[in-house]
Amino acid sequence: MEQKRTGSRTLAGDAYEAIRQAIGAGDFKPGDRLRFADLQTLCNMSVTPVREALARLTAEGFTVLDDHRGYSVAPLSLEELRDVTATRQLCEGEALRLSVLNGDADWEARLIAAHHLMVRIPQVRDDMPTAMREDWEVRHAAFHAALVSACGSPILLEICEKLFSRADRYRRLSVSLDDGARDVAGEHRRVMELALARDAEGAASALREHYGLTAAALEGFFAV
Amino acid sequence: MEQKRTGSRTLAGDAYEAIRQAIGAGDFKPGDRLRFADLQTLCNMSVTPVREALARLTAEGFTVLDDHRGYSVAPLSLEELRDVTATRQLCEGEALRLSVLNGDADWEARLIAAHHLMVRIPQVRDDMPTAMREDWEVRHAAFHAALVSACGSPILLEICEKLFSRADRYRRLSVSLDDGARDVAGEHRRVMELALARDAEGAASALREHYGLTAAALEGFFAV
DNA sequence: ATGGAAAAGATTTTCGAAAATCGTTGACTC
DNA sequence: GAGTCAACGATTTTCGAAAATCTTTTCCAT
Repeated sequence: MEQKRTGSRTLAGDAYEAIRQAIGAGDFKPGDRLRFADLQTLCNMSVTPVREALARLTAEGFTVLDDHRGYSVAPLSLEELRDVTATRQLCEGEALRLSVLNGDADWEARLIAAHHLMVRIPQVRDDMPTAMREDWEVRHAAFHAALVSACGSPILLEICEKLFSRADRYRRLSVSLDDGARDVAGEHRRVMELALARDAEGAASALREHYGLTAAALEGFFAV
Repeated sequence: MEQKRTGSRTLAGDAYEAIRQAIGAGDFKPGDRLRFADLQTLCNMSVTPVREALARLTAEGFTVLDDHRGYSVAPLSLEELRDVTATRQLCEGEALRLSVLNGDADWEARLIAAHHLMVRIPQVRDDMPTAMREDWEVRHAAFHAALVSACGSPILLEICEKLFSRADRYRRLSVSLDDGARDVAGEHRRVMELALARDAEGAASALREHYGLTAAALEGFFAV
């Protein structure tokens, strides 16, 4: 089984990327079991790197492990959505507050640049080409990362990163839901402007509200 | 290589416990490389479960992975101590606040019980038998876990747990340091009493102060 | 001596198969 | 018919060795 590296330096890293993307793309649905046989076929490699990839994904909350019954995609639930949102409001809110207090001109530049890249893609819609939508997701994540990047606490940053991707699973469920009623771009802009104006509390509040609105928009999905 | 299960249901679980304990006991010092050959001898098993154990430990910050150079014990530093402390004050402070607001009589009982078990062991000293000191560590962890256990947010709880064990590595460095000048038992009691009196803000403040004092006492170790 | 390339050694990473475990099916008893 | 238990099939978990990669040593040319 001759093997080529794609992005990372180990097969386990490639497997991590591949499986994570497959989950994000909906190839595996929440609750689905992840059989090693399938994943080995998907990734075209042996069991060992797949196992390591699943260990990492489990640490980040994408998958869950049941001893001797293997891994499965972490289920989504209304409870967890609310929990993730509340914890995000706490952690990312504080991280943004610290960023505004500590951030230098370099941080401002990073933030403006990330925002610009994000708004260059006009509008997120279901009928967009998948590649472009995926591109927006990446830039959206980069914008949120830039916001908190100057908080000065690597540990808090790591927590924020994990919470973001955990919440992202919910948001990706509904690309079409958030049209019309909400002005997501405006919310983003407002957070950035408050941050650049060095209004730490205001920016943190706006960010928390932004997350609250996002969660509220998603709750409809679970009312079914 | 005939193998027996000790505590968990898989060898990987046993390896996780064994390696974590070996790090806690100081058999491996911060920065030390963790060679698979050594760990396989220590755990008496093949490479696969050891690898999975290290993946979990890395996710929790006990070890770090350098591609193709293997795992090593995560280094300790003054910066990380301060970072962990600040993040803990944020997360555990809020978790305790929520616990006080949400906790029922069952939570009160758990808290009182955990505290009682902890104070039954008179005083933590260097000349104590290792088993008893280890016992106190376990009960100390259980007390802190009980404090936040009613916060209602599984995700926040998980974060608190990880932060606690991450900070615990620093505290274990200095069992002898905290004698005389500080009244650790008093600090614990005060936090509990404020929590039971349903003073959410007061309890959270006392807990944050408790962590601040602990960190301050430890800073001396890195001044060398 | 110094610098760099090539070989040797040490270690991680990966493989493919064997062993262990779990859930299910079907036979047997009460 | 309900309940228990053994045997089977599916799947995870683990093994021991091979392959890949990094580090160190050695050797040669400058």
